[in-house]
Amino acid sequence: MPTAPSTARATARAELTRAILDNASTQLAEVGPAALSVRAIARDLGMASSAVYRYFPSRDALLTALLVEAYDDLGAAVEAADAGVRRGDLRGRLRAIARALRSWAIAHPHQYALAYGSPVPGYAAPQDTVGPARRVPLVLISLLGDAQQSGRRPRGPDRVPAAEKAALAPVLAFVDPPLSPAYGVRGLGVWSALFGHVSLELFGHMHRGVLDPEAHFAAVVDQHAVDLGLT
Amino acid sequence: MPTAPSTARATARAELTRAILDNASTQLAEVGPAALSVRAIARDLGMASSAVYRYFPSRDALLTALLVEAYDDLGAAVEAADAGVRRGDLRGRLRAIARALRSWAIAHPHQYALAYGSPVPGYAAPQDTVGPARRVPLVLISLLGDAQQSGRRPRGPDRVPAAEKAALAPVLAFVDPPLSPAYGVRGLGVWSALFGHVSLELFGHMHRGVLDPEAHFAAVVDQHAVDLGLT
DNA sequence: CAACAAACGAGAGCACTGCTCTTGTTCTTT
DNA sequence: AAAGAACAAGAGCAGTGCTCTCGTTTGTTG
Repeated sequence: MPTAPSTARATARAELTRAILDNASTQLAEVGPAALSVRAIARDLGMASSAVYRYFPSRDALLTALLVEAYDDLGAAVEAADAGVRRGDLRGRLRAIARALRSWAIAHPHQYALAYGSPVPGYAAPQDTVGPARRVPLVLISLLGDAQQSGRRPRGPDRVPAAEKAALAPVLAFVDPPLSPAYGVRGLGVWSALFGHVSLELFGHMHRGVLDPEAHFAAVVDQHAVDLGLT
Repeated sequence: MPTAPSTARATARAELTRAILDNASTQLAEVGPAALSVRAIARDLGMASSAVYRYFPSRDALLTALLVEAYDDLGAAVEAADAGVRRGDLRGRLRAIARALRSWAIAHPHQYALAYGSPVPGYAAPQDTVGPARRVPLVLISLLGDAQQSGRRPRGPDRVPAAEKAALAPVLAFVDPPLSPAYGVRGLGVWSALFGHVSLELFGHMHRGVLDPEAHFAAVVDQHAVDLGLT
């Protein structure tokens, strides 16, 4: 980010880029990623569709920008939820994090689908998405780090195979001091379970078997807190 | 399914329907659901694109047929895996089921994305998809039913809130005698965790933190077996 | 200040999509 | 054998992402 060059053209460009992004975000929220149309955005903004390409080289680039926005928005929501709970109340923090994730997903289903649904085949996440994408996992890992620091241990696994220890190396090192392999297994398991629940619920796989997904989610999260030794 | 009327036209129709579906399936496997093109299928089959609409009223209808196919294929794979293990070896069965799910998803990423990725907004699953979609959950529930019958109990939750008990009513009744609420909570949690892992892995959210997803998956599944009291 | 160059907006156009309608043919049934 | 339904093909419509060209505006440089 260069510090606003303040030439009329540069500010106009920044404003129009923002306007396009805002309009795209609105359209995304309404019709979803698949139906997002560059031409429709241009029409909304009263400009030629070709002009949009001066600001975003392709529809994919626009979607990538929206993806970053989604990751950041969700990340901020989860971080805020975690920050709203007393540090020592580990179960309360997990509950808050999980609730924030699910609430955000329900409030922004299309953004969630963009971020965690099926990507377009062959889509390689550009470098500028990995930072924002890491925010939610980082909150979770920090929580586990705090739990470990306060002497807690997960309820199993008692022994972690060497292959698995090596496999988890990167994620264990996200926090200092590094997470124990047992917390790594459990933590990633909880991460998968949380996103799995939200995806299954949001994508319509749960409504036939579970009448009250919110109550069920709460029950599962509490069980995770027990499994993680947070209680 | 009417028993083959054997008129030349009827058999021709059946054959062409099958040919379209096969071609669509191939194309789906290659380019994914988003890029599936009715016109491309017609070109491949040497017919006018309008002719395809005599067999499938819309692209959505074709995708629905492919969706049923995917559910059935995955369901069959999981059922076969479960059937290949001695009934009493509950942990072995869970391992086999989980492995079959993940293997199938990796072998058929686009089919998996069609079934468990983000649906097109407003897509209401037609009635003929719910049967096939239920096959995997049913295998899992049957396994838990067997575990319960043999006197096992999950490691928590010890108490299930009334709201949650009511919420799970439908899924508990899928098997006879009905599943205990505790097994319901745990079972759905495992279901979410399995699909959550596969989705996160397949959609590219795991490769930066986990070097060997297979080893990690195995470790998580084994922990689930413990949590479910299968060991 | 003048000249050059870069950035820009608009419009036409290409190749593609899903889908509909019409026209002429083929097969089934009465 | 006649009537009617099913069918294949083609043209056409409305929409898409994206590119190219052509004037115009803006910023930088001699």
